[in-house]
Amino acid sequence: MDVEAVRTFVAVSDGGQFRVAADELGVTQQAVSKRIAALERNLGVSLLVRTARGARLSVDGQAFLPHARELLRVASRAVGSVRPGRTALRIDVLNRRTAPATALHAFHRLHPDIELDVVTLPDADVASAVAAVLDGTVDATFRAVATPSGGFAAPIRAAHAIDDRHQLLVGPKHPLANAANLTLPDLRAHRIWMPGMRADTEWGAYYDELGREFGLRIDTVGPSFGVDVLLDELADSAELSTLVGEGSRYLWPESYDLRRIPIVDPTPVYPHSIIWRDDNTHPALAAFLEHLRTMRASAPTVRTWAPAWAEG
Amino acid sequence: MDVEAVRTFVAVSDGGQFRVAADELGVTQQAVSKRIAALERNLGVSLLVRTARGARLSVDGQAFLPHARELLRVASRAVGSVRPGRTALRIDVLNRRTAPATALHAFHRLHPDIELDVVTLPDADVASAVAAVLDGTVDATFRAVATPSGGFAAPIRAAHAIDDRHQLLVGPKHPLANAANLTLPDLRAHRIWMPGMRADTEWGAYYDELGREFGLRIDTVGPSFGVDVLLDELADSAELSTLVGEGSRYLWPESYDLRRIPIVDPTPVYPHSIIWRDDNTHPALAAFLEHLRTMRASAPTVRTWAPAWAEG
DNA sequence: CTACGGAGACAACCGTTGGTTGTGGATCGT
DNA sequence: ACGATCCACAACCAACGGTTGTCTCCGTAG
Repeated sequence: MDVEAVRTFVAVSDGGQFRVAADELGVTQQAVSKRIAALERNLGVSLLVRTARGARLSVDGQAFLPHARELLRVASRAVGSVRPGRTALRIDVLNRRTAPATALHAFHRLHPDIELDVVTLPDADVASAVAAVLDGTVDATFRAVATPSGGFAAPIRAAHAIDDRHQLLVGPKHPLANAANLTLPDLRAHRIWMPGMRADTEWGAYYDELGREFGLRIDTVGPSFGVDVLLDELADSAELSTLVGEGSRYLWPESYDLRRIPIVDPTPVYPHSIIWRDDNTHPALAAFLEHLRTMRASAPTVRTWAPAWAEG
Repeated sequence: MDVEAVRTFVAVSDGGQFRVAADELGVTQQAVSKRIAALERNLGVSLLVRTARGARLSVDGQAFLPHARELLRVASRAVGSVRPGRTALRIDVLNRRTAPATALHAFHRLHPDIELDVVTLPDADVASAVAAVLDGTVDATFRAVATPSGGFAAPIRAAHAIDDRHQLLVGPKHPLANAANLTLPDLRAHRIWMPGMRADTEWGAYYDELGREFGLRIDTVGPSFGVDVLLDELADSAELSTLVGEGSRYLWPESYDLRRIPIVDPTPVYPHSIIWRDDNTHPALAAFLEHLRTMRASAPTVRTWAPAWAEG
């Protein structure tokens, strides 16, 4: 099926005549005739009944018309999602399971009319993400933990966006499995496993400092075999636990029976920052930044902890 | 833009390789390569980054992918809306402004997953509508007022579906404009205008009988120039009034300030019937008939009036 | 380091499609 | 009955989309 044929069908339906549809589309009447004939042949039904003064929708045509319009709308959104001349707001996230992705989802549900595309830049470091923001590949990027305070060159701006509250994730056999909530000192006796958080990354530094400050045993070493493996091991272990953000989205089978346990007094938070171009006039970007500010302002005021260098 | 190209893009994205997409689509790898190249050329961006072991989504590809999937879904629905082999439930209504259309809309909102097409058969009489039900052009048809009691041949079934309660529609200058509600005897002093309801139709007979039974002055004569004209005249008149169904949808400018006034003790109702094939196994049809029964059962139990011959 | 396997691109070829112009048949209003 | 209008059909041509055959590139194994 060809989108142009569908567009032609809609044009004929609106105009009531092949002729006017042809004028509107900038082709000859004969071309319109052939397009409609081809579309009808492909679908195996006749969509229009030809009369002496134009064309009228057949019953099948009536049924098809709203779907045809929807198809054109979706097609137009599809091309609008893509450079050059893209119109959809495009935001980069490191990972579709963490709080920024959840915040984008919430924003989308609040403003379903705003076209929004969530992407993940292939090269994960901050420099290339900033380059992508600069050249317009993305409108904004979420970066984790720290932003150089006052650090980016001219048109680039950055701001703290989300403080995602940590929770402890444990399986049903873990000693803390049934705690309603807990404090950081409660965790001293337990092993916290954060595979893949290498010490030379900002995340590694974050967990190093968290562990040092509260005397925790956080294993950031060891290769990560992916989230699924981690969840699988957690489910069966009486010792393993890990930290996850409240706003993160992990799915596991019901049978795993994992529990998320809030941490309080203080609640350690993941600080997520947003980076964008100050001179980007996309109206949806302004709306999204405002949304982030609102969300941040309306967050519950609990005592939180973050490393001094991550404060913005 | 070609839907096949989009389908190919999604196949490559899912399979991770041109080769497997080609196998899945039953074409050669070269054809897939050309399709993708053409799609990228049309869009003006590169969607896939080619690697030694297949293809990965580019940033634009990531943004495009969900729209591509949506496009395929809509396209599939579009072909499913049309015979032969159509899957969407197709219901005929005489008029998109009356209660059956409203009921269909409500049903759609209750079951957004059920594909539903509302059409209007070009030839309005009952016989051709029954023929359309018989040959599968539509799954069901709403017909007004009366159904031959026990009247249709073998596979055709009919049932009372909706009793749409009458309301008086008047402009702000009308003497009854500020009534909270009224009874049929209240209307005796006023002229009720129902243009286009010829006496030889079932509707004409209905209003004849309503007028005779309650001593009303219902003008069913005169040509109808359409609903818009009627509403326009009502808005400005201190005498004209007309009857409309509570479930009907008429739109008018705010400045018209028309009022719908309920009629009680008894409330005259428009009886709408539904006609379908008993051996139509479409699951959505069963759901819709059940919905109609439920709606009817949960309607407020007020005293209603309808001609004896219209009772089911 | 080289050789191999697998993946996608390119070239050449060809049938089909989709566009054009020109023309014909049907229908409605005058 | 005639003219105007509208859509379909025919003929022609360029462009597209498919195929087969071949090439280049890259990761990996030996």
